[in-house]
Amino acid sequence: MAERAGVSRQTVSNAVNNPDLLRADTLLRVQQAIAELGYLPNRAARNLRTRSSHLIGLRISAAQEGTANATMDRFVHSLVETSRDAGYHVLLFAGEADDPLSGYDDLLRSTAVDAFVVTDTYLGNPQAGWLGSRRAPFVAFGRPWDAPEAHHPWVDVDGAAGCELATRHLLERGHQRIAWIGWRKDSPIGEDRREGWRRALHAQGLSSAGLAARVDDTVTSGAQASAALLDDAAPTGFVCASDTLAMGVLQTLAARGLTPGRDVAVVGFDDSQVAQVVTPGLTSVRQPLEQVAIEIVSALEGLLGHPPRVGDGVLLTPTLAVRGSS
Amino acid sequence: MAERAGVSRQTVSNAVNNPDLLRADTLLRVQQAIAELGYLPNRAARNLRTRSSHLIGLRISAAQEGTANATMDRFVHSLVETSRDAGYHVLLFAGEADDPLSGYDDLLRSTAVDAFVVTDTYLGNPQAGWLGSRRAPFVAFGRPWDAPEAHHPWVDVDGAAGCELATRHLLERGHQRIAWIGWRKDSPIGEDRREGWRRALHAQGLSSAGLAARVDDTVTSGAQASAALLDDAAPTGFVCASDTLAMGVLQTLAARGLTPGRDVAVVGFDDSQVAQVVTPGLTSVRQPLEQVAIEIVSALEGLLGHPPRVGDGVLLTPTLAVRGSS
DNA sequence: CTGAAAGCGCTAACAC
DNA sequence: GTGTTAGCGCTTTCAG
Repeated sequence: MAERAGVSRQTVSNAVNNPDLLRADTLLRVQQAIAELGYLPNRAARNLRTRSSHLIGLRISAAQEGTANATMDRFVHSLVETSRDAGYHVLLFAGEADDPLSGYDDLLRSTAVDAFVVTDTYLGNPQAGWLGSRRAPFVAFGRPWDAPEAHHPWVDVDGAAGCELATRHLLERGHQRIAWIGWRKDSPIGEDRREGWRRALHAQGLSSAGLAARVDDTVTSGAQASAALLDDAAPTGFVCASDTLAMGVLQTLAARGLTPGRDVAVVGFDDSQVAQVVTPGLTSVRQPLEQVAIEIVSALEGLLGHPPRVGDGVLLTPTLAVRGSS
Repeated sequence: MAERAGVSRQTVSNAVNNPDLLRADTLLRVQQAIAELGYLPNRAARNLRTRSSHLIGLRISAAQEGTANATMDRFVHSLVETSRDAGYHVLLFAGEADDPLSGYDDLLRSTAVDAFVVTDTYLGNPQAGWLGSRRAPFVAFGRPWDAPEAHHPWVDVDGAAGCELATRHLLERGHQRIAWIGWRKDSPIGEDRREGWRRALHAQGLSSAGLAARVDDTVTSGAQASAALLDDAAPTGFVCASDTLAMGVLQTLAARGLTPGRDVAVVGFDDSQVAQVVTPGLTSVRQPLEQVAIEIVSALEGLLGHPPRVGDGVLLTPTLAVRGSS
């Protein structure tokens, strides 16, 4: 221990945790000794004493192959960086694929983490209820769709606004017949995004009838849906619930000898690597994940503060990354 | 505490950590009590006492936008799942972009992690030397290119074998003139992969002269290089050091009205989401990241065992994901 | 403003 | 096989 400075161990502790308790010269002396010896408090001891780990848990599920979704990756990066600035590290853990609750309990009971960030809210987040009943601090990335009155902090991205933005972008480019390809009706996220498209069309007095398809999130589904829509409704633009579906549209266009961005415009959602790399570039709605991470960490700091502050939900607006396809 | 079973706290500890020390009936009784009370040892206390955290640190750097590389994402998933089975969790941390060492030191000195997994070895891994001198246990994902005699455990994927596989695949498909598009010469990984391509050609008595380009890892570079090669050497197949470069080739082919897989074959490297989603599917070398994670965790268990075992380097062979582009 | 004492919850070492 | 003792390194509480 750094009694090198000629003070008690306690004074060292204070120098680290409550610097303003010490006299200026003492503080300086201790800080010098700390720097010289490269002292850093032992995590385990501090955790034991303070009953906190300065760790936030994030469960990751296996990335889905065959889709263009890299949201998680970008989000994790942002979260790690933002957490660091707040003095937290991110603990990653896995759970059984079929059980959205697995993994949380052990970490909680063993006091391994201070709080969780919950992401898979599309499942109708049973986690929220469960964690809530366990009095486990957590912030959700995703709205409580099924429980509007849920009393936990959350941060989400306004998918409807994103798709409205995308649709308006195509309207400004002169398109009048803009089709929608989205997910099946049981996805609240999908329905939300769809609503943005509908809103933008109706705001211009345009009808959305016959211009929408609801399919699975695969390239093939996107290709089939766009082919059918082109035949039946002859749209000149497509707004899609995902980059994966948009890639299906590009596939159909290529098969028919149509040039994306010139003959038919296409917009995807998520600004995945695929959108960035494919020719001629896929215009895509980009979630402000850095900002999401900032809001989440901020909510987390509230939850873990003294006294705890439970903030309201935060809804962020995405941007549009415009590329060659529109 | 679970004295509900009528035993001492120590017996509980033994039941959890050294079950074979107890008599069968005592053990059973304790285990029942544990189950009833939902007891789980407090992490912090255990960590303090055993001087270990059961955490392994992994530094992540910001994902590069505009490239098709999702290796890190898949690897992190695999590592988390494998670590869990070995009783470890993964602690993610960030570092300053310009300092490959930043972030490690604090975690080490504060005993926050038991070991590290080091991934950015393409930097000529100064981390290895630094961590070694600090006696910090770590396993590298990546060979010690600049220091063949480095005395630390590592796991890597044989890029040369992967590209040889890719090239042989094209040879079997009847291609004779197969070009290479890779990275600049200062990348040992790139030179290694290139060597696999060369080896496969020479094994067939084919010349590799005039069939190779070394460029930056961008789509545009891949497009330009492939255009130049098509003009100068008229290859019928391309093997690329990355999916990003391969996307550039596809772009050139599209611009010239050539159909990938029919007129010209293309193979990428990394089996990214882009490869899986692009039309008509990009054949790509796939790293066995699940296996890499298993080997890494195994090496980690050796390092952290009593006594520590330092294993040798492990070199794994990738596979080829064949799709429409070949 | 600084020092001394107590104890967080667990497990390694030793006695019984 | 099981219970007892001690102490991991820190911070909170309380005296000086």
